[in-house]
Amino acid sequence: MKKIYLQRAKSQIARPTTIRDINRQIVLNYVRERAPISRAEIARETNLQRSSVSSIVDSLQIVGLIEEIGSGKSSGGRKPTLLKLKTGMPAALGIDITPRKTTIALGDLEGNILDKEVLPISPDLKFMSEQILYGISKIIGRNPLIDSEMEVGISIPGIADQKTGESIYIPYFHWSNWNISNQITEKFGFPVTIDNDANAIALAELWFGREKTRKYSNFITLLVGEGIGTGIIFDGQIYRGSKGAAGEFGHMSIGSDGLVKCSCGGFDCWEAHASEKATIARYHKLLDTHLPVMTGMTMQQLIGLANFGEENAITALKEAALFLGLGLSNLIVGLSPQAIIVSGSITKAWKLISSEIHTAAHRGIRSDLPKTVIIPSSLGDDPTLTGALSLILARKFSLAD
Amino acid sequence: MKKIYLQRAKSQIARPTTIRDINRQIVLNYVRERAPISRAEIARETNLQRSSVSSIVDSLQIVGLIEEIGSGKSSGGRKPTLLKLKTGMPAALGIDITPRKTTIALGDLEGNILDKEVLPISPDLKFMSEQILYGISKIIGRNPLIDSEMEVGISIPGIADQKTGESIYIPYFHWSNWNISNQITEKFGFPVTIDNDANAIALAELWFGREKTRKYSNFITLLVGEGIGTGIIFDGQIYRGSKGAAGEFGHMSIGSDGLVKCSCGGFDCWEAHASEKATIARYHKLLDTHLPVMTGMTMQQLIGLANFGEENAITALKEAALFLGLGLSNLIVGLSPQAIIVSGSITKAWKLISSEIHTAAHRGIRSDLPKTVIIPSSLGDDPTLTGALSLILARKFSLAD
DNA sequence: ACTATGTTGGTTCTTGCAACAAAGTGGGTT
DNA sequence: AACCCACTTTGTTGCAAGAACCAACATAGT
Repeated sequence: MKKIYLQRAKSQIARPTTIRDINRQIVLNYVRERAPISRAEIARETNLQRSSVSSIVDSLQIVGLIEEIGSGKSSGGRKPTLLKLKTGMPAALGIDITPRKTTIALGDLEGNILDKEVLPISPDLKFMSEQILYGISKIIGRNPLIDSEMEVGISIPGIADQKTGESIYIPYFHWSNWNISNQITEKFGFPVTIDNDANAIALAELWFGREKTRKYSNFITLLVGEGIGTGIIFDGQIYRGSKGAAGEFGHMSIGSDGLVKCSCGGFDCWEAHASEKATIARYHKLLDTHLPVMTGMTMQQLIGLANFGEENAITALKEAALFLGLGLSNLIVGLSPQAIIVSGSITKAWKLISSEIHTAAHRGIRSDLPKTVIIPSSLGDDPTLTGALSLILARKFSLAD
Repeated sequence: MKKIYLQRAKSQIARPTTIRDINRQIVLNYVRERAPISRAEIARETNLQRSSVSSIVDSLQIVGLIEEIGSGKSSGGRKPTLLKLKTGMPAALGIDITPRKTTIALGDLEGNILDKEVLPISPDLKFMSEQILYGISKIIGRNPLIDSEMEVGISIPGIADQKTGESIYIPYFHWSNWNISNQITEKFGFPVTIDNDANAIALAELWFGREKTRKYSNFITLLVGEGIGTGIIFDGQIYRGSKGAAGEFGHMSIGSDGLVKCSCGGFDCWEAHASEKATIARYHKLLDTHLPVMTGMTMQQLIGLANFGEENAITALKEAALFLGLGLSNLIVGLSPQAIIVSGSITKAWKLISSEIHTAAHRGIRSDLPKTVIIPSSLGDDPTLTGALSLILARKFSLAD
């Protein structure tokens, strides 16, 4: 059995309608995860009465969250009416800001992309804001079904303040205190939820990841990019810590001197050992010093070389993988998650690094303890875009704020 | 606003009585935290109707959880009837197993100790089991008010399996697979909850710690003893991770070679740098090598020396404190708790080590982030005993699990 | 004839609401 | 100083409303 209610003083009280709120979410999630499914089966599995399920299903149909899709096969009686999530309708706007590009996408309840605008990145913050606002209006123009109920989720590669909606700091661009959320709300009236990319990915994995992942209630997402970010899911909920500052395990000290200076200034952070920047530095260090250093090398290029068999590139990746694993081992002993899900370009070299990561990650972990699964993300090429949408969509399936 | 309900599929559904269950806990916690308090004030603060509060209060009085204690002062109208937790009645049995002694205590709802048996420790497991069973029967004999509803909480300095009730491994004694819980349940019929000492302390701090601590919903307890254990409170609930294996941050790698071999065999664990064992090893290393090594030295003795001004002892403690802080800094960047609460003998040298811990713990943490408070426990001499009781008492105030 | 699905109508639980009884305070008047 | 009366605050009572439960029934199959 799972924990259901968190209760300490000063919590919200339960009203007569609270019962319905709770059961409605439960039914909605059954439809989501088990579609196509009939009212009767939901009743059987939840122990709700068939009549209660019917009543709840009616209300969900009215608000357009689910729909009937004909009948299923009889098992010796009346044929069941099958239900599924209503797809193809605009349900959320996601804005995914990365060091390479900015993507604005319109998604439906299942996270499918209905429409999309890709914008180039400029270091000019004001220009970026204008571009984003213009991109949104283009999408609105093309999709008349978008109404005033629409909400926007923003994923940024940096620190966000969920309460004010401000993007506090984005290291890659050195952007500080960018208040894009307010600009969107002012122009379009849509509420905005902003969060950092690792958290967004965690939510995306929880709600839209591979089937097995969605069943985990405790896992950690690891995003390896310029820096290292982690997203933490505890008891099926994202954990943000005090003031939303949790997940910055990238600045965890794992000893010995790192190869590059971490964005926080230190040399002993996990980031300094295992981020993309550190991996590229490892490669340069390995190269014959007579060769000219290749400036502006990207992780994609490095992985490309490694996949073609370039020894130095392979070694650099494997070294970084060992440190990735070492950091993960700390998370595993301390938090004992069911899984760790890795995102970032590095997953494209998964075959090369998988065994190094696993070996290092399970360093010194008692063998009788449950082994934590370490797998690459299944979210495809734009995990942070799905993440941005998830910031909004997750709330539709969950009561927890 | 706080998160209240965790909701994902397969959760327990809400029944008509669920509403009462939730509100009853809320009212109970108001009485607990704000006693003496009147029905009317609870109604005002929770936004429940006075009639609903009255009805709930009646039911809480019937089961003996709260009681009336006369009237308060009028503020221009009828005098309020004041309520408080019913104390002085047996509410839980706690068994606290430490490397030094075993304590069995009978506690009331407020965690006050009503009766107590202290047993010496023997490495003979069978003898220990018999002693504990005998100790319980002595307490039962002296307290006729103990009925069949009684429950037992056990705190152990090792790994526990909450589901089977088994003490899987206690490093200090090398005890494996000790099934004390079953023996208690078989002999007395009481349900038993077992957990490791750091988790027990975390619960104790959450429910019976200083007022400020009880208001935190995200904090970490650190127990420095033979090893290092951590207890994690997220969103006002204890986090146990997959199979209850969370909190073993003692085996987190913090680099450079430790002074002693950790119980897991490694030399780079946090434990190997900062546990009591490591601290004593530091002291021996500092001593003039011509002096005979003092075998069997305890942490109490070391702290005693330090408090009397012995330079080597002070240095050893300060060195250990730096490593304690370094490990804490990893928890702080990654989990951003509101507070870290330290238990163990080392707190008796708090004045000596406080600044070292703080400096190291806030290494490289961005100054604009909320500072995590690091404080010694306020639970007194037997924090793990309160912890053992809390394993049972916490459930009476919380619906979760 | 039997079975599974979905709906309908009445019962129960609990909260919300409004009126009321209980038990005060305090000001003005005698 | 004693008294009366208006006003407040607390706690209780009776009734309406929301939602789940239960049982019976219609529906649509094997």
